[in-house]
Amino acid sequence: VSVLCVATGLSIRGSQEEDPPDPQLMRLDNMLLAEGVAGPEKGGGSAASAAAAAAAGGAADSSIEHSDYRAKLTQIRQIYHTELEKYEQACNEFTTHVMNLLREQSRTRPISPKEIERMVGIIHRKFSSIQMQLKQSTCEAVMILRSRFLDARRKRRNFSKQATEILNEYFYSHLSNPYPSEEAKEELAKKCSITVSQGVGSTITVSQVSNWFGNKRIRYKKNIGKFQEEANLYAAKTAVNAAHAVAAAVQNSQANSPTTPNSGFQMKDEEFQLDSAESKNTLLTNMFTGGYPAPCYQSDGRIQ
DNA sequence: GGGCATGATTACGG
DNA sequence: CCGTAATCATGCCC
Repeated sequence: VSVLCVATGLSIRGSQEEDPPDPQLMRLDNMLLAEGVAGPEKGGGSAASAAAAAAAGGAADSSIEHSDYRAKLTQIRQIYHTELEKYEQACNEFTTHVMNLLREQSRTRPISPKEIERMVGIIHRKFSSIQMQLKQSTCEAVMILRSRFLDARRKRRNFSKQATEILNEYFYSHLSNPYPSEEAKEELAKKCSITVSQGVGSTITVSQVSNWFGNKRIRYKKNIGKFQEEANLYAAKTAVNAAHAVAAAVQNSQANSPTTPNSGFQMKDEEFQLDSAESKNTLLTNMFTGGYPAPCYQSDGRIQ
């Protein structure tokens, strides 16, 4: 009986503290702890993963795919824990099994406590090496997850259709001055995130909006022709929106003549002549006089 | 797999 | 810091 006690006693600490605290194992343990895989359940886990996310990249703005990341992380953690438990249990069972065998043998030959201890030691070493493997592969999984989801270094996911719709709508309705203010960017970011929220949970940040507009401006400017169709589409769309919004105000639309020239958009510090409201109005009058939406674009993308 | 679209990053200028 | 321009790396469609 006392032998069993020794066995279980060893099994409890056998896994964690080999007398020389293996540096490799320590490293793995630390990492698992830091990533929130090992350690306390839900609460601590999310906090730890949040910390990990913050450490991984640009603090607040790497909350981009947080929920996704977290889901996968908890999955990993669950697997890790059940496996760990399984090993623990198997180790105990195996130990008692060996103990029983030894006890049986002790009837036919003398067995020293030393030998028993040695046996137990072997078993535990074996199992802890298996555990180590588990920890190693768990670490690997976490690393892969990390690099896949929130490593700062580029990992690109296209915005949702709706998000690009919203951004394009803004871009083309402010074509003459497509430089959203900070507040406007915030609003756009919010709008994009909201309309996307039921999907994969991707959220769009202000800096992403800035990136988007940066890319859009340069690419639009570089090849206006390529974007003509798109421009028409969104101009028409905003015109329709405007039509609904300001239908009552049509009466004084006679004020502006449809001859205002305007070239694409001007580079930054220049004044913009054609305000979005104005452009909407001309489009509006076009709609009402000419019938179908499409405003007139010239070959270089000018509006009227 | 090639090729284009696209989001992110980098280098540089105000 | 905000912008542009170039570039990178990935997504996506053929």
